[in-house]
Amino acid sequence: MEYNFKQVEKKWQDRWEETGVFHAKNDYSKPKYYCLVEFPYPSGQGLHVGHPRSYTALDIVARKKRLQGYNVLYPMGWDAFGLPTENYAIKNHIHPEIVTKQNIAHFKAQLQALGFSFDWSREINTTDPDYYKWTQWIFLQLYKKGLAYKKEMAVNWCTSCKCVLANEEVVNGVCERCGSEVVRKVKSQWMLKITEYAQRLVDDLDDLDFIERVKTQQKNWIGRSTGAEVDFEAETGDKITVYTTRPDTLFGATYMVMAPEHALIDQWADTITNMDEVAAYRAAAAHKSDFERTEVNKDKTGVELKGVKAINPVNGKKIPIFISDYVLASYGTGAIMAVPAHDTRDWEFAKKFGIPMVEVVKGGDIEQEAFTDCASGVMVNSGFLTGLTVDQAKLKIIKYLEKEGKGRAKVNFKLRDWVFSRQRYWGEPIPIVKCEKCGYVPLPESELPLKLPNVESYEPTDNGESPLANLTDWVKTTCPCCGGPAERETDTMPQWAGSSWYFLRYCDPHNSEALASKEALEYWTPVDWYNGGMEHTTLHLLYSRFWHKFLYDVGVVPTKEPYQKRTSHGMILGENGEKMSKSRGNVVNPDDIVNEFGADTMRLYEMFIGDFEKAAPWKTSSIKGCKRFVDRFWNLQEIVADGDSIRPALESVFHKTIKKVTFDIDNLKANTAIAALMSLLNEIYETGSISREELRIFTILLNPFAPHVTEEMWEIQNFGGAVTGASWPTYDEAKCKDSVIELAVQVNGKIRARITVDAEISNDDALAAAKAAPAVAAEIDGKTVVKEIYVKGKLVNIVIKK
RNA sequence: GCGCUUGUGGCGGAACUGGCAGACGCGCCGGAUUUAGGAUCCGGUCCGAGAGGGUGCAGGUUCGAUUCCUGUCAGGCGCACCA
Repeated sequence: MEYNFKQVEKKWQDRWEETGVFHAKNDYSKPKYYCLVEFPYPSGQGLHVGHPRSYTALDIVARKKRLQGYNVLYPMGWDAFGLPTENYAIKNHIHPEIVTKQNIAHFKAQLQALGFSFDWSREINTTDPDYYKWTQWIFLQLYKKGLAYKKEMAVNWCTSCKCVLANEEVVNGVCERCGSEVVRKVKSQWMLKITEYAQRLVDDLDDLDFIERVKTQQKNWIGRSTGAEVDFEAETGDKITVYTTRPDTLFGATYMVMAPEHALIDQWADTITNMDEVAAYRAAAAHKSDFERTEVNKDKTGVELKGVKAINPVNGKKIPIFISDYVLASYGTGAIMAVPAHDTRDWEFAKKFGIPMVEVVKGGDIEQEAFTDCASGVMVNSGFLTGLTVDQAKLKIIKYLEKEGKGRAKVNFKLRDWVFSRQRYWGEPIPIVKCEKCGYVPLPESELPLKLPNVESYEPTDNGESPLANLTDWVKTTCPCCGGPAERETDTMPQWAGSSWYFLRYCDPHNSEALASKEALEYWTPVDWYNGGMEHTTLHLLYSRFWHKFLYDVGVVPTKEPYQKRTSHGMILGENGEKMSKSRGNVVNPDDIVNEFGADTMRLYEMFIGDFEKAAPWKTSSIKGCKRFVDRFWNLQEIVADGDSIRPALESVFHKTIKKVTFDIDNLKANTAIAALMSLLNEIYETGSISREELRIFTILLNPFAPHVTEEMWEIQNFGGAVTGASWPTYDEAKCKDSVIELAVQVNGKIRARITVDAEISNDDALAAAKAAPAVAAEIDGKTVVKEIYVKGKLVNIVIKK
């Protein structure tokens, strides 16, 4: 009997939709489980084969948890604001809202064809005013707490598109889309103070069940470093504060370097004797794009500030001051003390400019290269620090500086505040007005949502303003504070805004009074398991943790962290092992696979393709193995025999398989779970029949992976109700064990025999049986046995002297 | 340069805390069925005739190493003058 997957899959997808069987219940007395996958950006290209990898993995978890009796929330929605839609709208003069609607319909149909058990009654869409009302509301709370502020910032400006680009859209110094030159333009931008949360964003990772590489990548991105600030005095009497992680090397500071943008330089304009040269260098640095600045990084450049020297606070020595673009204005204090003997960059610079070096940590050869090792080495030429280790010296010098008032311990972060403005149409309007009298005034919450107005053209304006800036009627408004004339903010929020809190909305998606009710949040949060791509580790994941912590601080959410567990899937590559892309011509369309092989087979293949966390190349020819598995499962009907128990011969393998599948699903190892089910199926076929109870259990075990064929099987076999209402089978640890086992017998580590023994055999009996095996006996005959090892249930190793 | 990560048959990949390397699947070979092909079913498949040799390479620890340690090579990802 051939399995008609097309008919069966459609039948069950329709039935799931009708019965709402996967809707999360609002019964807060049951144990809950919240599974989350990153909601997609509904692009015009439709679903990619990469999407179902993540969705299937957590669909399996969600389905299993339901069978285990949990109230499961497994929702889906649309992260629908964003550039590609806007660009499509510009090109084709179609409203982005319409494009978005079409794309969502297409995506949703594709997802439903794969049989995911999403709770579609909780579907959300970031571009829906009922949704972004709350995105705007959160922004207002941030503003009220002083965490949103405006700042003059250099932004990326594409000369051809005449628009502002996000950093991610600038590739190798040119526009990602058109390849034209990108220049810097100074604009006033909304910023969010994520730096205020830097410390907590690092510390709180400790209590989370995130995979290690996600934690390290977040930590590296936040870039916490501990050191000290040291105050140098200039001959002018001004204080120059520097940040250093190596205060122990202070006696080796032979010059200072300031960022070209440093404010003191202007103050010293009359004192500096070579101001022309200095000004020229500063102008050149200002013109360089970030790209150029990092490209030139091989060769250090700089100019000495002649006429001003600084005084080293520990030894009173006068040292020269340089400006150089290898010192960044945006990190630390924008100035450093340079210790060429013990810092690679300072060493290069000093070599080039002929500045003397002073070795203050012994252990390297500073003529050859800077000695930067902290772990070994003893302080020399360092006054009261001489003779100490580096660590001791760090503590002592900080104590000294603090006592003298010349410095202090200091922690710094690489993390910068979040640039929150986009000069774009297709995003959430920022709910702020600018009043000449009152300054920036937040809209009253009663006026939310501030809806996106219709515009004629979505194209950004020539001067880099958002398309909204052309809508005079919309821009001109009255000040909520004084009632006088005011102007609306015309920038919109970045795409990261809507996705920073979406998982909260799923808890209570139709609430018009709050972003979600307190009860719903208490019950559902935190997300128990969140899976997504590594590409979102540093932006989305960090941003949403930041917003969540803020919402916690203002009493909106009950948990400090949004996600308890975070895992990450590897990419699915093209058949040639390269990243799938249109231009490489190696894109696989999931629709084609579903049409040809069916959704169950597609799901199985996506899981069976390899280690979930690693990248894996797609191979269409391998799919048939999964198709055969589905068909062979279906054909079990032909050999089903009466019997309401597991036959004794299969008891141990059944219990082992239940154990393995249960364990593997929880550990993201669907690939080996499927392999175990395939093995079990092979064993069943070897016996020539299957009992009804065996088929019932097999059907439940396979259900999370292949939901359609198992539903149909359940119904045909009349197992009662639907398989989605069944209970996940349990295993008996005692029955997982075999009564007789095969031991490998080694002599000096080489296998010489295999013996079959009772599983509970004693140590001595095992060794005796091993030595009695003919091949072993022959080899050890007349030799001295040095050692005998029995590893329970596995092997025996006899070590003899040669 | 720094951080993370990977390296196992023709291919995708298995192997729990050091204990029988290659599970499961693809492909391939042989057979059955078929007018033929496809599909299906059965058997075989790391290399080597064999002793033996095999987890990128070279060492080390161990009775025993894909697993631990040292060095080295190659690929992938991320960050990139962060003082």
